[in-house]
Amino acid sequence: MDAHAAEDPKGFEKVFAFLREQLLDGTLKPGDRLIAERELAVQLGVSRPIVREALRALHMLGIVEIRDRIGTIVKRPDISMLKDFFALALAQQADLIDDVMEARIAIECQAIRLACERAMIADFERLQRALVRIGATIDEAEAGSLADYDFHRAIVLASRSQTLAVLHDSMSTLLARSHRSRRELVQMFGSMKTYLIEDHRRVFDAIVARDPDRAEVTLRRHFAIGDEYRRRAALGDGDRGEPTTG
Amino acid sequence: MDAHAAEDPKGFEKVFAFLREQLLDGTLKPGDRLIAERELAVQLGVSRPIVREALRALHMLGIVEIRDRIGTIVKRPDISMLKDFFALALAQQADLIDDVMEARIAIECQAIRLACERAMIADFERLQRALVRIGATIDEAEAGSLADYDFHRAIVLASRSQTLAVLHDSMSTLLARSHRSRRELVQMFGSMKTYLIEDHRRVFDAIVARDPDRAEVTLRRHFAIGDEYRRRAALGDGDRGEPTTG
DNA sequence: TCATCGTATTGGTCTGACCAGAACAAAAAA
DNA sequence: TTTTTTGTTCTGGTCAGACCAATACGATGA
Repeated sequence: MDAHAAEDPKGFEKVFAFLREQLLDGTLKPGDRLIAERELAVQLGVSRPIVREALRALHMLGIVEIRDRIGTIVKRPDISMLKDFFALALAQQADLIDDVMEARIAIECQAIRLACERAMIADFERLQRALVRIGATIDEAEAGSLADYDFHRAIVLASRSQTLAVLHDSMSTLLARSHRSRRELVQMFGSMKTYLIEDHRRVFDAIVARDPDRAEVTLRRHFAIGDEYRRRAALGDGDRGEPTTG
Repeated sequence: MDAHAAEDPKGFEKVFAFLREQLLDGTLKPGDRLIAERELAVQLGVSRPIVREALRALHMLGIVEIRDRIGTIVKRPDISMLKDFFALALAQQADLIDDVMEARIAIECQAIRLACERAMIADFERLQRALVRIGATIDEAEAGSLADYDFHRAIVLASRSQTLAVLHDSMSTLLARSHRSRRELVQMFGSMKTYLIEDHRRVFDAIVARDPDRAEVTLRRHFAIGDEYRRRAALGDGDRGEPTTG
């Protein structure tokens, strides 16, 4: 069986194209279980490992869910796949920290605006809890860092935007380690404790007030001040009180 | 054989995690050629097909390039692979558009702020060119849409942020389709021509003035108005002049 | 020195096999 | 009849070993 009755595409590409076709034209819809690997292999005249490569590829794209001993089913595309992508992709850029931080600010500033419109009771509660924990863990680097993360995460979740949430989560993962080290600044600057607590409070208040403009401005200022602290730390300066944003 | 000396992840996950690790901590940098499939299989105690699945996965994520008979090399992440994802995702979940649009707005608003600080001559020129083309192609759906895209793209490029650029490009791809259709509104609303030209001009001016606040506000308003036009079109309304942002 | 040739190496693919759990239907028990 | 049990079958998950084709590179010959 030479069987190159089939034309151009070869191996993997053939299978992938075959499936993509059906996914694009609606032959395969979310919830559908597609034919078994073995049969697919036979139908397309390729080996099973090749079929599996294609299925794995679709899985990485979040298009398909491979359930052990059940089958491969089409699922509603989920951007959460971007998590792996961004984590890896952004890790390749040397000076990414600042770069990624800018993107994170972008995400959060948009999120907080949407949060002002869409936040529900549960969101306020989550923000409130995080706020309390920020105060309670102000002297602990690890727990404090986590509380801080949770607060910002809560903002994004309150935006009710899946895309923003995924992007934010991806970047947070990437920034996690620099966050931890940055968090040690708290030990250096006494005034930073006040800043951390008060500033988050102000952000929270703005959201509760459902004032997008104020919320965004406050959040931007929050980031700017944090950045200023970090800059000072880099210069080895001691504590000189709260920095002011230019 | 037993061989689960390590009971951690199994098969694919093991290989993928192994590579991801090295990619994240910098052991593997763009340009590096990673060990051959066969040896990788031996080292991790898995079969080659499994290794290939993992490599294919990384390839789908645009992290790695598999060169026939040469080897697998780490490349600078390329979002172009995400086009597959976007195409498929959109084909099955059209309601993603609004969600992604929000994220795009987030990116651009941050980008335009940075652009105000960092834009250089070349950036202004690119913006200028796009602006001219927007005016020149106002009656052409296809070319007009492209000019519009280029203008917004130019904003992001002027921010000099690679991360923002990558995110923006990813989402633009996804939105390209809806953009085109939305663009057909131009034929419907006479006033929209004015809006398209004037509004982009205002945005441009704000960047040239290097006024971040004004630039962001103008851009947000730009999106809001466009959204309003789209809403009207959905309602089948005729042209009633320029909409005002609430 | 330069051109040619081989061989080891690499990705690309195939075949056929085994495992373990899920599905489902037939058979046995209540 | 209803319930339980028991298989057989199907599925994905994995493996082993093999062949092909083209490349890289050193050895060989001109």
